[in-house]
Amino acid sequence: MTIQQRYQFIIDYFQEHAPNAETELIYDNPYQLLVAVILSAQCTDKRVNMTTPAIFARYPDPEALAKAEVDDVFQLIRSISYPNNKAKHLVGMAKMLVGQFHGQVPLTVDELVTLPGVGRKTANVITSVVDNQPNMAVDTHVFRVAARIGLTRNARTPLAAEKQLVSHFPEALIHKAHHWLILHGRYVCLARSPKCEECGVQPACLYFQKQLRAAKT
DNA sequence: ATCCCGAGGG
DNA sequence: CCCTCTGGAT
Repeated sequence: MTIQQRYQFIIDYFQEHAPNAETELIYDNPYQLLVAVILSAQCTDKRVNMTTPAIFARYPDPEALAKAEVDDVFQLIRSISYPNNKAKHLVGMAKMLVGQFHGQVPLTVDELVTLPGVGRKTANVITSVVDNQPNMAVDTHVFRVAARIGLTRNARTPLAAEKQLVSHFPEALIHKAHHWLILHGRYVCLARSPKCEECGVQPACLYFQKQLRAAKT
């Protein structure tokens, strides 16, 4: 199977099995999504969604969050991973939105990554979800799953993987493919012990083919 | 014990 | 490149 055929298999498979893959984060506007994505690092979306309503109620916009005491924000998010860092990042991020971006969330990756707490992965999520830009956020799931299947070759960094994925997936499907690979990584292609025996991607997966050959000898 | 849709700093 | 941050669910 060529790499193009592998991509096509993945597209066909997930179009059929997960046609509506989307983020589970709850938000109403770019500012809320930005807050939610910053909080989501090393944390389940469900837990993020449990804390964001209180944050959005108390700090409805960047102006309000910019004036917040870091410790007050900390109290609101203390049940989430890394509450100290994230509280600091959220307030710093809001201050920069007000000071540098007229209180609006910028919608370019280059501008977004200048915000505290916002790295390339977060910037790609925001621009693709909010503005439908053909950007691929590569987190640990996407990185691992893409490498195993063979959608990326010799990609040693998330950025290298991102470029390969973006160049192979049709532009209109990049956003969806991100969620496909995350879902697959979360429920089937687990980090430690992938559930290959129940995986529908087997025919297109280099990792599975390799296991198969190893078992025969 | 191990895992969750990372980012910043050394 | 490595380390740290750090809480809750399973």
